[in-house]
Amino acid sequence: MSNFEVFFDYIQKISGKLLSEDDKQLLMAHFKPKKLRKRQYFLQEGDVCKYIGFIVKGSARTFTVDEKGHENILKLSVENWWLADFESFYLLTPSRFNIEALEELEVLQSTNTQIEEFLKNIPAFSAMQNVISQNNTIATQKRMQTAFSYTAEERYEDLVSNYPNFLQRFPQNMIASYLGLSPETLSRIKKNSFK
Amino acid sequence: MSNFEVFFDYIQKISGKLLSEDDKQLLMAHFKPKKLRKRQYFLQEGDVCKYIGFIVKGSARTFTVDEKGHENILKLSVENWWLADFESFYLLTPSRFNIEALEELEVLQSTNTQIEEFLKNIPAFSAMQNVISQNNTIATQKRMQTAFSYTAEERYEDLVSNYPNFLQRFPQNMIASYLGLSPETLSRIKKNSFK
DNA sequence: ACTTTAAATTGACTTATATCAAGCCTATTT
DNA sequence: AAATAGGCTTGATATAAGTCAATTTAAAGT
Repeated sequence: MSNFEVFFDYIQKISGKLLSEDDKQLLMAHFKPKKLRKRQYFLQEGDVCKYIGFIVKGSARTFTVDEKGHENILKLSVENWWLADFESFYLLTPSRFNIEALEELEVLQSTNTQIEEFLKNIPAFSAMQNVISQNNTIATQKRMQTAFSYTAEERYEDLVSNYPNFLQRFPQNMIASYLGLSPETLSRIKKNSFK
Repeated sequence: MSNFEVFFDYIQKISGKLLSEDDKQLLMAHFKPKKLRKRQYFLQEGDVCKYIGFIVKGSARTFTVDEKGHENILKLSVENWWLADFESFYLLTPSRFNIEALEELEVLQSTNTQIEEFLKNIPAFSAMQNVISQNNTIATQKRMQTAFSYTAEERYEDLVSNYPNFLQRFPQNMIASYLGLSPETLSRIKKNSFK
């Protein structure tokens, strides 16, 4: 299946609506395939996030770097997720985040102004947006709750049951950072959880 | 200004679109005013969140209670905010949250099925939803970041500069819980920040 | 296959924040 | 005005997680 076939499938499935041939032509005209090698940046801190990307293959991390040079991962993104700093993308303000490919990454990307067009002209696209923002609202609500009311160990267990594939796919220090833990602490948690 | 005038103003302002007379009639027909006294519940843990409420006056907190009986505040809501557990509201699943009035509370409330109707039939309403979910995405992204990468003191400073009115409006133990802190810790932070 | 580099583990120690307990205000109720 | 309760503060102590440093293991590059 080609990149665009994957993409169309995704839109139709999540929106519950079909894309017409015209819709598909419009999307193909304005979503550009882009490849990033491992460690390349999709977005650098300080830049405006001009592009939003749909991940066809690979993975990425969204992170900040604090004064002490500590990296803090906010999001791990894989296939069929959207990649962007939405604040920067919507408001056209400089981003505080970095987005970096963790594996060879293939995205279909487009711009803010184009997205506005798609939302106006493609019913399935705007239906998709509604579903995504619902899902997103739910997911962030959950993540907030785990962040605040769970212990480190509970947050790890939660990840194990919700995203078991992340454990194989990403190095442990990335997982630790995503959970808001030091690598040492995560290592100890894993050790204890075997008992 | 009546409750509905406040509501219509809000929709028009945030969506950037005008409401027709028909739109207004439709909204008035299906949003019901509801008053709650201080301490009354808008939603109880275990129930499905059947209503979404637009806050016209007053405030509320969304919180969980853990096994040890500790309350954990996830959200503090005031005028012109929407009140609901969106997960439960959208998916019709039992909620893990409680929502309680902190002050005398006036909302305009409606149901899931009605909201679907508004989204279909009132352009300003669906434009509003897009803006809100954008804002929401941005806000939760920020809150996640502060939760993980800021110290207790930084989180407090952040609140002071972003929502200074919360400090007057809500008791300090609620603020502490919202920041993910014990009341004692917040008390000590305030003391130190005067030096 | 060998070398180099990066990631994971382990132990000793430090720090931030929570917990427990007591006392003190400041309201509200009677 | 006295009484009660809820919220705030303070001190002493406990605990979870972080930091630093050394070592082992695994992965990547030549």
